[in-house]
Amino acid sequence: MRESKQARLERMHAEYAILCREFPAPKCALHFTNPFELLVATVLSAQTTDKRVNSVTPALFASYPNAAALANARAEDVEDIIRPLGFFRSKTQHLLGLANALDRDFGGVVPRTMDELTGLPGVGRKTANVVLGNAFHIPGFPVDTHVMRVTGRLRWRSDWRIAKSDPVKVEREICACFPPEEWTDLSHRLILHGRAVCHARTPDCANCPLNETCPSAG
DNA sequence: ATCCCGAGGG
DNA sequence: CCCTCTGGAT
Repeated sequence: MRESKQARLERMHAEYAILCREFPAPKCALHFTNPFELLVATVLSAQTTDKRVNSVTPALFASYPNAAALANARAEDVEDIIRPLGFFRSKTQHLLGLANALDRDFGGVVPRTMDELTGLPGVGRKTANVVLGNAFHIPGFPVDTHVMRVTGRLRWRSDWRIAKSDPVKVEREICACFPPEEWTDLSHRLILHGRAVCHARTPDCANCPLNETCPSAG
């Protein structure tokens, strides 16, 4: 029998409450409050860990504290700094293009709208929502691979394969069920949960705090 | 071997 | 709807 809409809503809120207990104080691992720094750090965080990003940002921002400085950087120099992150060539391209566009189109000031942000090189919806939420306190729901997988298992029970799902649909569905001031926080907790427990290949359902209600728990 | 708090491009 | 980009940790 199909779960009613009301029941599902209550379950989702209960699950959120459990995640809040599981991760008592999730703050953005990239702790930057400066929008430029947060944007750059978030772009760098693709396919890496926050720890590694945090290990290169001091040197990066010491040399290039703002968009104008980064726009005029030599690609080689930037590559040398961010090399340990992997994908350093494409990331450097993104960073330089990003800094140029920021400098040229926005006077070096990070814009505050989804359309403007995603128009920047290397910035997609996920990155834009992280920046909007954490730097500007404009509610957004960042959807990455973890969020796709966890919400897929929790809500749709569909095979969580990312390619077949629609991140914007996930974004809309979740946003419809939670108040805006919880979006950023919920996304972050889902990501942490995805990394810690709800793994892609072998989810640790036995030790999952949501295994009582998760329709995919096995 | 496998995975990592994605985005651009074919 | 794929694929690629990349080094480092585990």
